Amino acid sequence: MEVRVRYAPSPTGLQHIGGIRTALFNYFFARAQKGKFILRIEDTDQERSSEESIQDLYETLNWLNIVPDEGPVQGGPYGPYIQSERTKLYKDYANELIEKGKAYKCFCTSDRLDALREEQTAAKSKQIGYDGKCRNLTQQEITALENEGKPFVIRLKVPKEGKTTFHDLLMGDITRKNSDVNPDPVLLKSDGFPTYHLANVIDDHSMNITHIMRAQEWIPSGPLHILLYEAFGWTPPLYCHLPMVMGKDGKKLSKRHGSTAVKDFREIGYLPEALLNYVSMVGWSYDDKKEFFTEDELCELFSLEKINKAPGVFDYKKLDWYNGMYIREKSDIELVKLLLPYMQSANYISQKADEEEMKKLFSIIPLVKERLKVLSDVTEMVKFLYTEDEVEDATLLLPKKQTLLETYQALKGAYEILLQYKDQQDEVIEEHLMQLSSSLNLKVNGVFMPIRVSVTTSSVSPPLFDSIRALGWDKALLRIEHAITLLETEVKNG
RNA sequence: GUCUCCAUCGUCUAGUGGUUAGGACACCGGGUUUUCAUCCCGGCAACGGGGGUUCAAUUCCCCCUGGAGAUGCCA
Repeated sequence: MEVRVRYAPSPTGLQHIGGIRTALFNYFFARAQKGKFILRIEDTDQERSSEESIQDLYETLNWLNIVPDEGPVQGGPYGPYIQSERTKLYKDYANELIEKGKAYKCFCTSDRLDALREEQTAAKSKQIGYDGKCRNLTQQEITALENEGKPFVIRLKVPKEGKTTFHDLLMGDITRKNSDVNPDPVLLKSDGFPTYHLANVIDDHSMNITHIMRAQEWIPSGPLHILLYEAFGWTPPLYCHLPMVMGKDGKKLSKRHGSTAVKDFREIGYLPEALLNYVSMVGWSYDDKKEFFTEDELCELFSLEKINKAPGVFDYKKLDWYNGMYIREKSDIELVKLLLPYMQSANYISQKADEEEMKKLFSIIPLVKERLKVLSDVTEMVKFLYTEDEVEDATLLLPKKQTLLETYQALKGAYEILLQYKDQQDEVIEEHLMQLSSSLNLKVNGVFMPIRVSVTTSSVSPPLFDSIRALGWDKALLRIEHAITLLETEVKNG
């Protein structure tokens, strides 16, 4: 039988790490099994669903190169894959359940439900939830309430006795007493939209989904869903509940841990292959050797058996490491393309990006390539090449444990050397600067650092001579002159 | 409160009824180097506790503890 899995997010916010991890695992599993990956949109929450979220979903999947076999974009053989366009189906099925005596209309107001829950919580009641008030309304009572135009929901009649078990491919059998399952959960809301439970079960069944891979937070709902399948007389699919993705504090990953929206990662300058690779390693591994996987490899090698049961912490630093590794694997030309948007948004390069600008960008790639953790780092790194900033604080020019006067002498001496030997090989210039440092009885760094800071306004920069060449000798020398003047003034002022 | 699930270095993990419990990130040292970074070398660091089963348990079972999730007209 062909494997059919789905990713079924609700568009109530930006796609985040946890969601995308679920999407990835489903996608890899489908590919590895030569099955189908289906994308379905569960926009049954009219309050929170938004078009923006749907666009973000498409953009994110596209960025990660996850292409659904069936789904909203391409359409599919089972009608629309957007739940808000399938409401009649859910309503019909809910009514079918009423006819079968498996569900009933409930006219309780939200206010009553809120008060009830509060009461139960305060009383530390054993079970918190609906008390079944409307479960046994007579037909006359129901008709009367309907004639009054009272809004209602449809609730499932959860059996009071017995227990329900489902098998999880990862966890094994999971059993709950029916009396512990959510008491008579709402299936159809008063606005005519289905709840997750109803829509999900109907769609998974009607779209012939074979494996449900979703986050472990759904485990407690498993028995409820089985009850629904049984009420309809359907065979449930196979379940595989994926370990959750947590933040450093062990709690469900959320904004307070840092960025969680894939869009943020994309904008900061994480490469899709790095994010995809790392996210796939949270909760899954291949062996104790291989840690770099292309999307194609994952599509081939992914297997359920290697999924970990325990939740995993999302490690931003490890993601950085992966990203740096992937950046360094890029060719200079690829990197130019990737970096260009960041240079443009910093206004270092014009929107039209003429040939000269591109040539300059290309020339500085080797300076930054092995220093980038994320693409957006580039602007700070090359700032000195694109702005006219100069050092304005003499103390910044001072290397550790070196006096003002020593630094002044060092930089002045260095300036002369640079002026004289600038057309020579790096080694020649370097040799002369080293001689200078020893003649002044300074550390090598005592000569190089002031130059570096003068030219780049930072004690951290790409290699000095490369930086100077990228800037141009004339400009560099002018900046050094400026720094010398600065030091000179300070020396005179004591 | 009740229910469900989980448990190897700080983190992601490999692994087995008998191993010096392996790797990666992070961290700390050292080397290369004019800074940073890259790169190379080295170090730190784990089977939560208690009972069983067994000749032998990190591994199998039970309890405890700890953590997480669920308890919505959100998903």
